[in-house]
Amino acid sequence: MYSTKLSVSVHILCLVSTEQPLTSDKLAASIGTNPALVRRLMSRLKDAGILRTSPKLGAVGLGKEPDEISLYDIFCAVESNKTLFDIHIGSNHDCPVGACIEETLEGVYGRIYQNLETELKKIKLSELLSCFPKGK
Amino acid sequence: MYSTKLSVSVHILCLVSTEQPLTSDKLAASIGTNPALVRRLMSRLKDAGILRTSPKLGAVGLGKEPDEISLYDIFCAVESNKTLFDIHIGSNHDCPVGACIEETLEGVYGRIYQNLETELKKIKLSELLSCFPKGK
DNA sequence: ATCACCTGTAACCATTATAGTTACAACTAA
DNA sequence: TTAGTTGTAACTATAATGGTTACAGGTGAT
Repeated sequence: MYSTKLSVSVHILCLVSTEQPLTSDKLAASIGTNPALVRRLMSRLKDAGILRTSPKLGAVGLGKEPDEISLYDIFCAVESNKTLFDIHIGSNHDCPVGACIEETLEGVYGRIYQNLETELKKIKLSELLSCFPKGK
Repeated sequence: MYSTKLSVSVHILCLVSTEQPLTSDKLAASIGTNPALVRRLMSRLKDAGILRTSPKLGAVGLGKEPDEISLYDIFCAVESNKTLFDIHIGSNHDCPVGACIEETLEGVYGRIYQNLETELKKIKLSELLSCFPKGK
């Protein structure tokens, strides 16, 4: 299972799209976490061009239009691990199965991940914003 | 990211389909892990009807035909956590976004998980077996 | 130009999950 | 009957997540 980074990031971006500027303190209060964690994610989102931030003001707006930001963009910005299923290492290569299991699984998992990627790209921040009052 | 449980389970099932009986010791040697871990997975797979085991002999065969066993079956048998993305708890419900973020994300994540489920069901053990020599 | 304020980031701790290890009761094929 | 294996519990080590504190550096406002 992936961490809450994607969920918290979505929360940040939804809030920012309804009100600016927002400091990490205010964001953390709505999210129910601590400001440092929020700033870590803000920093990643800023690097990805999804969020605009400023010292002294905080988050001052989105970096793109909400229909130009997909869950995949957010996921890539904040989640370091891009693998879906972990593969065990140390298989015995003298065994027919052990010799090929790794590349076999990589192939299959790769297809599954591609599919996940496609699904994440389909979902835009704008779709999520429509679930809240005052949605932009 | 999900654990190696699925990968190791696939490894077990591929080996068992090419040779029986196989003890947890022999399986562990090919996989590169320890026998107790293998037995834990064997036990889950047995409960799911995917693997047949016996005291004194070990794994004595698959519980179904390889084209009747999907990655989803294996995944469900051994992976306890069926969630893909974790959702943060403790959002402030006095905030418009905080009040709805959880159910909004659950809805979206649910759709993505359904898709993953469908993909996993498409891939059968028989497909993986064809990657190895002596594939049944 | 100054300054109050926030970001960005590092360091550290607590908690949880995974995986490794040891041990042993229960069962079964021979 | 018995030797050998499963099934499972208990414990440890390790890694990742999330929480917390601290502070250097930058910036908008006056």
